[in-house]
Amino acid sequence: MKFSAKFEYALVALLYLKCEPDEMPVSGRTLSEKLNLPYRFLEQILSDLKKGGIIRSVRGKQGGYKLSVEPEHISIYDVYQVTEGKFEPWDCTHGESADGCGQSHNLCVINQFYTDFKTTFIDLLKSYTLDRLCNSAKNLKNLSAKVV
Amino acid sequence: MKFSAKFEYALVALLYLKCEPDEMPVSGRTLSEKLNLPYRFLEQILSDLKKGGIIRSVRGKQGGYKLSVEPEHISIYDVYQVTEGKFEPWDCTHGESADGCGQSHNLCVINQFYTDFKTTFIDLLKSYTLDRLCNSAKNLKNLSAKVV
DNA sequence: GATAATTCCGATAGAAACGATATGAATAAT
DNA sequence: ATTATTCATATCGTTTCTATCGGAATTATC
Ligand code: FES
Ligand code: FES
Repeated sequence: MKFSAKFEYALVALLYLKCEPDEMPVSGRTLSEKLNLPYRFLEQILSDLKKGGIIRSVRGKQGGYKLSVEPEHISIYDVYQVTEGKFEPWDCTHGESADGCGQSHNLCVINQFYTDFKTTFIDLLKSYTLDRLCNSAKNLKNLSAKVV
Repeated sequence: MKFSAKFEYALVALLYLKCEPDEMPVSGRTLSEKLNLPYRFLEQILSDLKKGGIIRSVRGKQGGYKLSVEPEHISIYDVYQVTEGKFEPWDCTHGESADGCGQSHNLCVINQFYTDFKTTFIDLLKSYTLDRLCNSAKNLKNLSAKVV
């Protein structure tokens, strides 16, 4: 029960894109160097983010990536889904035989628990947006500025 | 981001124990057969549950396992912790170099997000108890009885 | 048109986690 | 003594995750 590195790298990359001026796209190479992430791996992630419609790309020299949506419309669940797929917290393997827990599948408490949990989990991730994360960042900076 | 089979098996086993009369302990073999779970694997899980203080065991012939606490005091997070360890949703690998996200570690938004998320996640799992799950089970049965 | 920087694509390698099995010792009821 | 059980530990096989590799397609710049 961990978030994958893919997910984390994607978040970090997106935050960087958000902080950059909107005109020039940022290349994968730059992202990789600035954020200290493995280049080829990051490429795959950027590809996923593109397929998911979160960023768009400019090919060829001087190309790179930019956000394709306003950051307030990018939820963390979007990022999750793109990097890790739909959230399915269980496989219910033993349930296929219909009496895994001594109950028929749709009467299974465990099944019900997972379903409940899934909903809450997704809603929670949806409640965070890229924008919200960035604002937290600003607050943190101001805070530390005052302290220092 | 999935619950492990260990966790699921543990839940199923605990629910079975809860449903059994309190006098006779239930053997691992019985649990394995009734619940259709791999015997040796289940043994390991029962061992974990014991170490975690959730069940207690009776050794030797006629031995087995019983709950060691009232089911209303066994939270799903207890079970989670015993089977999967403490919930730590991230490793923050790239943060060790102090400028992973271009920010110092304690100013890192991602870090903050994970911390927030972790708290909510744990509280959510704590809000479910074994007892609550069992009651859901009863409700489901009554419901289906009425329908049928 | 050549060159260099880039996205894009598919394959694969390496490592870690997970699920499960195997062997057998210790314990206790019968 | 026998049998059923918990307990301890090692190991195996599979899958999933992380990362690397080689190269094709695209485009700005010279
Ligand atoms: S049917 Fe899957 S947990 Fe019961
Ligand atoms: S330091 Fe770990 S995500 Fe920023």
